Amino acid sequence: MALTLYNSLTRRLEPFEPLVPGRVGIYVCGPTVYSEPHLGHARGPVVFDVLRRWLERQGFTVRYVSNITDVGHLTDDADDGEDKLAKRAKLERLEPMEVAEKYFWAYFDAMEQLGVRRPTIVPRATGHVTEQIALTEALLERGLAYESGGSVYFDVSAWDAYGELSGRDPSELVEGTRVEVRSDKRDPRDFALWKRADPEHIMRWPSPWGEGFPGWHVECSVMSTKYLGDEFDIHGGGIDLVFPHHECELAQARAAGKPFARYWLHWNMLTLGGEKMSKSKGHVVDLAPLFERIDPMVVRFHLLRSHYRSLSDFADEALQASAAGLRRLRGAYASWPSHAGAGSPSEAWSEARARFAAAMDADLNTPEAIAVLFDVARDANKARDAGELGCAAAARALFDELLGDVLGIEVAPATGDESELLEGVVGLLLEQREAARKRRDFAAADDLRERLSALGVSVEDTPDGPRWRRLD
RNA sequence: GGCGCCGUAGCCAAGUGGUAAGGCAGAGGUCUGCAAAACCUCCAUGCACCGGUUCGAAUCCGGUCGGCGCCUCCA
Repeated sequence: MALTLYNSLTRRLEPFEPLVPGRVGIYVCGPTVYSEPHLGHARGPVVFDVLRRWLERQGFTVRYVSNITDVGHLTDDADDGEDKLAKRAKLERLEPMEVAEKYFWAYFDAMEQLGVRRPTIVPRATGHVTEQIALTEALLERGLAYESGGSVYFDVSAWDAYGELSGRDPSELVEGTRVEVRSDKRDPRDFALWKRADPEHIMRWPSPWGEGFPGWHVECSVMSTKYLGDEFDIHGGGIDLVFPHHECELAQARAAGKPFARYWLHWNMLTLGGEKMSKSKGHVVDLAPLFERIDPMVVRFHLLRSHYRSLSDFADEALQASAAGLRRLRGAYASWPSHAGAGSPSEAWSEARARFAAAMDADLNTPEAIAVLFDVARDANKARDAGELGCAAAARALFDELLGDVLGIEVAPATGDESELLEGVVGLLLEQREAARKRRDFAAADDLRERLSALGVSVEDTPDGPRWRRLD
């Protein structure tokens, strides 16, 4: 049983073997922190959080590095357009670093609600300008970059492997590239390693080529190798970053003599009504307002109910279906005894455990893994009804492990924070209702149940007496 | 124009050669005072369409139609 991952670089499924036995280095491209975190930001972190948990469970020590881009790169192509951070700063009347800081925390707050564990290292681009300059110098020394008008560009024509990741033919890239209005580039395919700062540009650093700021792609080449080594295991990112971002990262790093990432993993986009969520189309769902009406754990669950390399649709109907499904899993879990009692057969769910593992090992097939959990829920409910409490208790432990620890879904929703007052009042009403039922005054009993329901409290009668919960 | 992906039940969504997972919704049933929950049964002779390869194809090949992505910032 071994983990197999789809490697974008080779376009094949490959058995995963870390460079150093027992250790795994992962680098994931994080967001540019210049605006509110949205749904699109959630998929990668959730998927990689699960990958990390799965690897750690196999006994690997994982160093998980995910950066934050806090240098504003250009809204347009490399030689024109505005700095996104600076633009936002102007709009909000803030220092660019205040903008970065504000959205940095907004992003991590949202990730925390999604149950995404903090990366082991969160490097920021602005903290690694020295290293970015060093890489640029190394490329100049090797003759694979050139200075022009205070900026430094990577010379794509000098690097034959360019295009290896995205499968593009460099010679055909020229035609597709837009005509540069005013550019210091020798070739439109070339990309900036260092940009000269115009006088009004706020974020700027001194360099051998004058004041400027680093190009977008350099930061990732530098920060990944700084913390994970010149060669490391896994590099992840959204599929929309394959070209040009990752292509350029790879070219730069290898051109500088670093073997770089061995496995490239790319998650697919999210859609809304079949269309990619896109900022430019005003077609995004911000996380903060979404979490007001949907449990973040439902969002996480829904994300994991589709394979990370497939498109995932977030139409409300689909999200509600996930909510109902998770409610069922949680309800089942809550109904199982937490103590084994008369010995719980530890091998009770060994087949389910094996199926779950096989699904996870198959390029992180979380939808299939979740399907196994639904099967377990049904079988364990049956065991519970048959009085096989040890078996049901074992299922509870299994859920703690697989749904909770591996998939990172809180199995028991936060119910412990009901106020004593609410507990007391509902309890009192239920006593009245029980009394009514005893004297067979069902009209009164039903009235109480209906009115509680209208207030958001559902009541269910069980052999052990009434059970209530808040409706969501 | 170049490169690439996708089209599986009302909806979401696995499955990449061996005879269609799972979830939601829906129908019937058991249980219940009635419900709810739970459980049982049913719900795609067919995986956009047309050809081909094969003993066998949702899965491979060719074509057609439809949707989408990247090639510019994007997760």
